[in-house]
Amino acid sequence: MLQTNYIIENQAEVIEKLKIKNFDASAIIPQIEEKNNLRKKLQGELDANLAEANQIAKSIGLLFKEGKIEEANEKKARSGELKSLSKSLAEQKANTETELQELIISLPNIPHPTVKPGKGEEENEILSEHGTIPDLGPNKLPHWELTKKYDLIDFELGVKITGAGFPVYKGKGAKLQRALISFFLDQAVDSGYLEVLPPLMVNEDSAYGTGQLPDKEGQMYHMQADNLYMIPTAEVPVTNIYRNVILKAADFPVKNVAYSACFRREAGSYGKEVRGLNRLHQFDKVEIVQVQHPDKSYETLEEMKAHVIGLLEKLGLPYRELRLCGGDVSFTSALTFDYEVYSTGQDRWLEVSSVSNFESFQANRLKLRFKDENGKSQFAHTLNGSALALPRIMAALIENNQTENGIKVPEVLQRYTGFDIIN
RNA sequence: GGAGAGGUGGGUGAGUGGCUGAAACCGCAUGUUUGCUAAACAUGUGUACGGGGAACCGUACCGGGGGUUCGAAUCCCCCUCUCUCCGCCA
Repeated sequence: MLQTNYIIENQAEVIEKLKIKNFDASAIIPQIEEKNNLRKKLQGELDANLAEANQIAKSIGLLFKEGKIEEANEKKARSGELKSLSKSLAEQKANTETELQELIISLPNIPHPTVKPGKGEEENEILSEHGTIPDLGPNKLPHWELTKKYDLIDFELGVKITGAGFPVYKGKGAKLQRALISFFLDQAVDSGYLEVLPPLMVNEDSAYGTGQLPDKEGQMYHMQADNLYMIPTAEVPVTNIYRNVILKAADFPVKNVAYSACFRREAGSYGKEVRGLNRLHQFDKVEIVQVQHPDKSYETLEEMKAHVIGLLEKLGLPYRELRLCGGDVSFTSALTFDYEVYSTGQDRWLEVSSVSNFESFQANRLKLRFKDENGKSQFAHTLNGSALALPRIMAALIENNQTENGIKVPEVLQRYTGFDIIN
């Protein structure tokens, strides 16, 4: 969430910038100022009340000690008044704070100046394209045919065991999956990331901390008996490592990489979007997360982009880089770059990574701070990116590398798979 | 799942109703001394909100929430987490 003082001091600017995200804040922001003023006023009154009550209590103590029982009893009356007054003030203050909080969390993050307006996906800017799309001739197959042909992934079996969107990887398919995970983790560790293996379920506080709650509640699987949520991405548990943490400036940059299974309900998805590996309820992903000093977070964003590009290059996949437009940048992000690989069997681009700078938007919710040079605590910046999401990489790899004799395994993966062809 | 014990500041740990935002020790920071390091000594060392140009002042916070009381870290209730024993178990 945005910082209250910033919103109030820069009202016109905030309204203007949020328009790029197609968000009209013109009605909300004056309300925020109003509620905030009310909050301050109530707190002032409450504090004065409590201060008086504290003083009275102290003097009563002294009077008792001196044996002046009557005087003490007289003072108790005033104390009682103050108490009921404080109670009502405290209630009003709590209500006001809740209302203020609701208003503030309804505002999305302010987009970076380079983010262009746009309605949605179709208006994202394609910044560059790399690699060559292989010409596979007329007999090329989409990955769902290939996985069947070579018995790599059994979608129907997953349906039997769990339901649609929970595939079963088998044999060389399972091995290739594991190879990709290891490859991605090793690459990140080589780039200075600390590997973490986080819990796959999180509590309510964590889901709130990264912004899944309250807005995206329907997107997560919820374990009602224990009030836990299956993670939609490792970002949730990993970023929550830093919830309520005050770092030292010397701790920057904090770099974590995590492999995890991810669970998404994907209510409302249908058709070719969900065919095969394109969209699953459970999938694997390697996620990179950084916490950085506000002055350096955009340098870090570049570093993370370069890391993702490095992976795509090493895998030899044709890819393109997009800067998301205002309509497609997520609620919490200031600037996001997407990476798509070309899935030759389907003749379409598939998103495999999304790299974002959240600036202090997540940190504010998380209360993730650091001590600056002056000993003041301020919010850190958080960033994350997929490096990479497995299923679509798997889809593109097996489609693009299909030959008459089988599917060729990229060289960088062979030391992990132990085989160089699937046939 | 059953029984018991316990959650105090960065750490250890005192504190059973007022003088406790909290002893002491450790750590950390700054300063003095010392040729350097170390040691010793001195001072300082939580977070949030509000007020003030600032020094500073007020309020809240001793796992979380509620209650008793003029007054709660301290008493009562609920929740939660940790530890020990038993049960079950990868």
